[in-house]
Amino acid sequence: MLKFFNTLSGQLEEFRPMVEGEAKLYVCGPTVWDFAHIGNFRTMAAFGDVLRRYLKYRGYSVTHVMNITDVEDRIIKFSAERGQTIDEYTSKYTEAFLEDFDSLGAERPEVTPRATRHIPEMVDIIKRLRDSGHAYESEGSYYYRIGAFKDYGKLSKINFAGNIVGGSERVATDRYEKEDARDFALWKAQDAPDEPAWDTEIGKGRPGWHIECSAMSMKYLGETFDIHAGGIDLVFPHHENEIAQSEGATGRPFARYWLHAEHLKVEGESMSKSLGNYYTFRDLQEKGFNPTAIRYLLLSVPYRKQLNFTFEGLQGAERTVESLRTFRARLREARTEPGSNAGLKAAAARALEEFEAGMDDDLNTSVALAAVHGLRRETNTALDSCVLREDDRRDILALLERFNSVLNVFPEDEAVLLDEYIQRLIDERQEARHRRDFARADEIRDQLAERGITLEDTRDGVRWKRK
RNA sequence: GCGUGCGUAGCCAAGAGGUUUAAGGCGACGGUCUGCAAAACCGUUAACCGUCGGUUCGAGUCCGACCGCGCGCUCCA
Repeated sequence: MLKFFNTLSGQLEEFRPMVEGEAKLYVCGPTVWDFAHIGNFRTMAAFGDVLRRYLKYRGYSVTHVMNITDVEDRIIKFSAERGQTIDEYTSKYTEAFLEDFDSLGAERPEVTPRATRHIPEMVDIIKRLRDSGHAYESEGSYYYRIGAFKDYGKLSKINFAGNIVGGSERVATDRYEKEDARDFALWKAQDAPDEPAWDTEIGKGRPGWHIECSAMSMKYLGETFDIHAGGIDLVFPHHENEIAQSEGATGRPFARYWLHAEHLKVEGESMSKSLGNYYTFRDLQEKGFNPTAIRYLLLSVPYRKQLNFTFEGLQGAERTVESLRTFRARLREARTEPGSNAGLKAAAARALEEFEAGMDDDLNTSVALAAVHGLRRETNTALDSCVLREDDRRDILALLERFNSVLNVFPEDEAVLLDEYIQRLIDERQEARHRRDFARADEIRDQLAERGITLEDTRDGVRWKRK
């Protein structure tokens, strides 16, 4: 039974979608003001992707939406500084994000809508909120009237009495005119003539931060949908405000399950530019790390636990992922006798059971990966002692594909073709070995090593890999 | 300051009252296999589960205090 920890109830709950067999999923996506960092990818490309993939694994037909926020104060500032339009500025980072997302082995969501392409939908919600008394206009801007939404705070359980007044200096210095300090902007009036703005029924301006997610999620998934996910920092105010906007406008429940991914730390500290431990995916790639290893590391800890990202850990993930690749390659190449082995059949069944029990338990990827490793070890042992049979080989390969349809941590084998010269050297070395001319064979192996090719002599022939 | 979460072997970590004499991965050391390697496997290594106190027949697991770290308190994945 698939269970999720729902922030709304504060409890582990069985997942029951609104419509049998269908799962409607919204994951908060990136603000494309800069290259995304590994923390963003932990949430969107690791957690969000595994959530999507496991729902599919469990037989749901998934509609997954991930927004691209392409209008926001930083974007406005930086695009102006460069003399670019918002679209010119954000297209570079949007493309980079999606490239990195793909590189990390994440499946593209069904819809990746951009905020700037949904202004009319946002205006429509603001009008409904205004007409129902949930919003008011002030100096051309629109604000949400928190006092008009009795459930405000139900997601974050925020205690306004205790901390909001004393905790934030900004409330007092807010330049906008609001009825109540807690009210938040739905629509910001254009301040200066050169400031980007949309000319709409409610005036010339730009959307507030939260309204885009209400507009785009409801447009693509319906007024009530199943799962809304994102980083834990979004619980308040972003998701709390989304609920207020959406439920205020429709009078219906918004998302039913709220899932929040914990942040990662780097070497035990918060990741920040000032500490010099702020890494984008591209930074790690430039350092030579394999995207699959990065994915593995991001997945190796359950999403509701803080993950301590370290380079030692990443190096370990490189080794682990390489051993998974070798394992699958070895199994694919193995020549086996017909029949099956009862011990392996049981091992495979056990691995499947552990994998599903782990994943069902709020996506415990640590347990799921342990199941994969257990099967890897038992299968390798069987291969070593030649007791693996043809049915086992076929069944375990199929099982690995099932696991991998969720985890996607087995790196694909690289292009099989070697250039002719290298292939000739490999062949020549094999001949030398048959002649027992090991000096020549080792000479060739060293030569290939210099070209970054490592050889492994196996029972089933020679295998090579790029270092 | 208020709220919230976390602190498990050299590193990353699962586990949340009794088959735990604490999963899994990485590392280190020894061995098997190999012409030698590589890969793989086997074995060893290594945790009084942050500290102190409490509840309980029994506590990494519950409660309290303290120390350290993360997150939120309307910029943030």
